[in-house]
Amino acid sequence: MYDSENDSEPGRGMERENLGSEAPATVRIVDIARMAGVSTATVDRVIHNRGKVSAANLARINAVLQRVDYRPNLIARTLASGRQYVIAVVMPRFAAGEYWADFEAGVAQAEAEARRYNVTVRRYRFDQYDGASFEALLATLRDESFDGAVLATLFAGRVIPFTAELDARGIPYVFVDSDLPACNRLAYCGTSSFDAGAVAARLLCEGLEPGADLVVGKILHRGDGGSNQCRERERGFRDYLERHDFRGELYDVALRLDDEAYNARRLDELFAVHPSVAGAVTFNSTCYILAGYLAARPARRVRLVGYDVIDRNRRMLADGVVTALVAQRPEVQGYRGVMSLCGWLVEGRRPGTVGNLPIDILLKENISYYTNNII
Amino acid sequence: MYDSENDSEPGRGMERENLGSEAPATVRIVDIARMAGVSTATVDRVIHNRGKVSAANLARINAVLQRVDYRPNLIARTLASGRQYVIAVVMPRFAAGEYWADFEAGVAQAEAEARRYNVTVRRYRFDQYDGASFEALLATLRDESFDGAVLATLFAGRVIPFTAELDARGIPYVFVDSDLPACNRLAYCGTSSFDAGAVAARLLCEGLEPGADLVVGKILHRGDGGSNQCRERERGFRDYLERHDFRGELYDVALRLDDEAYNARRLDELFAVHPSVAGAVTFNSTCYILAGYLAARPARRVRLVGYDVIDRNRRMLADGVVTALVAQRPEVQGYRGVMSLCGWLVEGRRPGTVGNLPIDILLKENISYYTNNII
DNA sequence: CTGAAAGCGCTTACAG
DNA sequence: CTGAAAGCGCTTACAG
Repeated sequence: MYDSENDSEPGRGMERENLGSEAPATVRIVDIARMAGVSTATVDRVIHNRGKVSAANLARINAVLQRVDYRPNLIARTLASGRQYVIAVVMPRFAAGEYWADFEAGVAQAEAEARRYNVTVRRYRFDQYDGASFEALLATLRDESFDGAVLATLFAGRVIPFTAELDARGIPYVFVDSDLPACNRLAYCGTSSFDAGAVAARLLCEGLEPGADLVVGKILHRGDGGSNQCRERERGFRDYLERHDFRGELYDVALRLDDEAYNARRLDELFAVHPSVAGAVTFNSTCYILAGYLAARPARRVRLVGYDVIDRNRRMLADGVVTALVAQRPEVQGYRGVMSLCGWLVEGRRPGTVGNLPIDILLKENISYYTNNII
Repeated sequence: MYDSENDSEPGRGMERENLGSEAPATVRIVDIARMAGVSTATVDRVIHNRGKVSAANLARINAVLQRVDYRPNLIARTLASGRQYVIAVVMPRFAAGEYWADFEAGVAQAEAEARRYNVTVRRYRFDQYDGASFEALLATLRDESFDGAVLATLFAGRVIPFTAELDARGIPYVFVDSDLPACNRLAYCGTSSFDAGAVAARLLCEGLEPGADLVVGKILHRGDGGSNQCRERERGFRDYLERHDFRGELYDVALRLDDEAYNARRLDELFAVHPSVAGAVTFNSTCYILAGYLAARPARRVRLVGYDVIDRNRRMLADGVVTALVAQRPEVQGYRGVMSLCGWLVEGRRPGTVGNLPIDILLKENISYYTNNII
């Protein structure tokens, strides 16, 4: 029944025998078929649980599988199977130099690599400051067909019910930006937003008196209370302050994305009323707004900590206006979000559910090397 | 001559035509062969510059190649060609929990991934504190056959002449740990050691008076002046101090790897003679030695900065004994060192020559997430 | 339920 | 110099 021992194939077969003594010859489907006395098609059915195999053969094949440590050749599998996969990436729209452009770079790299496994990436974009635009996008997604999704979780309240629909459709999804542990996600690729808040607090407070006051710069959202990410960071930030007997005040200031004059007025007011402010923080990537204001008023000594290494922040850090940046490897989030789904779809390889990324700290001294995070 | 237009193949061929209007059908070698009126073998010869092709056919095939943007299917190529590659990784021996164990983890991951491209990894180890052991290893390597090498450059003076031999043998090599720009390396995967020295200086000095004195902990090497990496870091460190009007003194202290009593004596002496010492640094991964000493003497307030997130350092950072660690992603160095060589050998894809990695800063607040650097 | 056969795109002897 | 043919390991209709 097991005739592999004295089975002499021509040519190639002999080589295998010889190799056998040196390197452990890898076992192929034909080898298993021969050992079990069946055809390769039947082995394939068992390996993929496609059913339609007699109990006797199933037992025989499984027995062989048990003792041989079969490792499928994925290269051959991909080449042979014409199966195409589509991954939907649901993310904010962006302009060059903005935070999400870095995320997109990671998605693009993953897209290039996944191509060879017959995986296609499709992007779906929404306005990150407008919950309604996200809702509208979800409506579109209901009519689209795809095999997996990468979801940016900015609008947590709208993401959660949508994932229930995906669950029902049997479509796996991966979160990026911030985690929503209550959902049935295949994985989360991003930092712990809460602890990233604590890191910012530590960096900001390092050089401040315990009684110094702080300002928190914010960009208002339309119809929503800000992104999940920013809320979590602020919680972590405040938590750190409480645990380190901070005794100052925090003043929120609402700024606008592209209205320098407006922002200057608001900040002038604030500093006039509270001259005691010695530190500032923003919980999204727009600390360059505060930095621009402070750069023009060098007399005002304010420590400033923000998030994300986008060009405008990078410059302000290099110039010494920003004290420190906390970063979250957006390009890795994009790359890994797509690739983890790709590995799952193509190879059935389940990624770690929570792949918390490192929380990076950038100072003037190490900022110039902050690149190359993707392997 | 170009008969692809009205060429109607059965089955599969029709599908391609239909796809054509939707997705740009990828062009295969058979397509090119047909367009040029030759066989696939001849196209293959041209694509790989194997010669033995008539001038007329060469011209015809090149003409086709020009206009069709041929992208070889690497999956198929790997499957078809039995070509095996061996990559030699030349690195220090290590015990669990030591710095090079992390490097090894990256090598192992790359090994697992490269397997599918018929690439094998072979390790060659030396004693990182003994130049002679490295020299002996190089002698072994002269008789070994391999297709590419990853070289840890600790003993720069011995690496340099060896790379000349590799150049002569036509074997590509990649540096890790620290760069030697004078060599003809395919790539360098690691941090800028000099600037990593500056980062340590910044972190150490942040909370010190300009007049405070510092101690520099060192482990003596047998027969050599220390690793290239450590020397460069120290240069960068001292350079930073000079540029920031540091006015204290630096005292070297020679410590031993596994002799706590000895180390305590030397440090007791030093602090007795120089009670003004308020900061300490090590340029290799052994700052846990100094940390252990200081942890047992909490009255002595000394800021301590070191390198590399190995377990013992990690604990001392979490406990607040170490102020900050500067890290260099050893696992990424191992992974990328192997994979860049793999990409070059298998796909002819040239990596960026100097892939300087980010210089990471770890504090008590972000240390717990410092993992997951490899994608 | 089962197996022979064709095919994925490329490479490799081999015969001419 | 050239091309027909076999093969890499796996998958997929298809006929039974």
